[in-house]
Amino acid sequence: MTTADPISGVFAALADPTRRAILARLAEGEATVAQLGAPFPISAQAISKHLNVLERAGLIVRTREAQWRRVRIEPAPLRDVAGWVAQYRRLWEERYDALGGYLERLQKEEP
Amino acid sequence: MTTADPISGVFAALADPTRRAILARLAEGEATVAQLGAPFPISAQAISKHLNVLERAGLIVRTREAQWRRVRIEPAPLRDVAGWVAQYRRLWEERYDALGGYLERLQKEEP
DNA sequence: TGGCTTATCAACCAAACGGTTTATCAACCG
DNA sequence: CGGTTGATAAACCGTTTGGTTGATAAGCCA
Repeated sequence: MTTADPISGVFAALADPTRRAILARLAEGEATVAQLGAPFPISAQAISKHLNVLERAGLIVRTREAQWRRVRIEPAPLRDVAGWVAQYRRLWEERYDALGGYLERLQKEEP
Repeated sequence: MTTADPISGVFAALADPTRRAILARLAEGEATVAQLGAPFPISAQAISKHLNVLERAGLIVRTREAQWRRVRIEPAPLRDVAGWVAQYRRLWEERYDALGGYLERLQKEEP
């Protein structure tokens, strides 16, 4: 993900099961970094890096609170993802019956 | 994206603007590799690699046809992505009015 | 047949990724 | 105060990624 465009960063952030699991946990409510890391067999530093990725993608917000950081999910980028993928909805909803099949065949013979 | 789980591969495939543009083109109909590559200032080999990524993610199908390859979009994984992100829909639709605000406050004071 | 076109394979390279270990910082607590 | 806890930063390491160039395969056409 070398690019700067925002949605690429969101997709890249979501392309990791650990980060998706963190988001799933955060969907149930805020948590500290230690709480988020508990289920995973990796170091706290690695969790911190995952949180950096999620934060840069705009998917979470970290707020300092005494010696802890509270982490909160930020769903706006997911709304953007839903919007992007909705562009393709008709493709997977398309019926391969009379009309659909006809259009398909039409297109195939075009060139 | 070292993991083998399918949706990670889909997200990773979508995390690149060139590949998303290729999908956008394919949403309008099948195309050859050369046609797909034309808009981009990169080599045909690089396009071929992008197609490999999309194919491994299940987002396209390539079929040989004389000396050309016809490339077709395969929308099923996008349906899966839509399903995944729909889990979070209530979060971005949540109203911050009486009820929503109350639940939020409740959660914050919990510990 | 030989040559052209279309597409892929293979080897290589620099940059990014996901993890580690070590060091540091900030805030509570005894 | 000093020690402990929670979290991050920095440096490092092996693998993956996105691109390149060069070689190769498959099929058309003159």
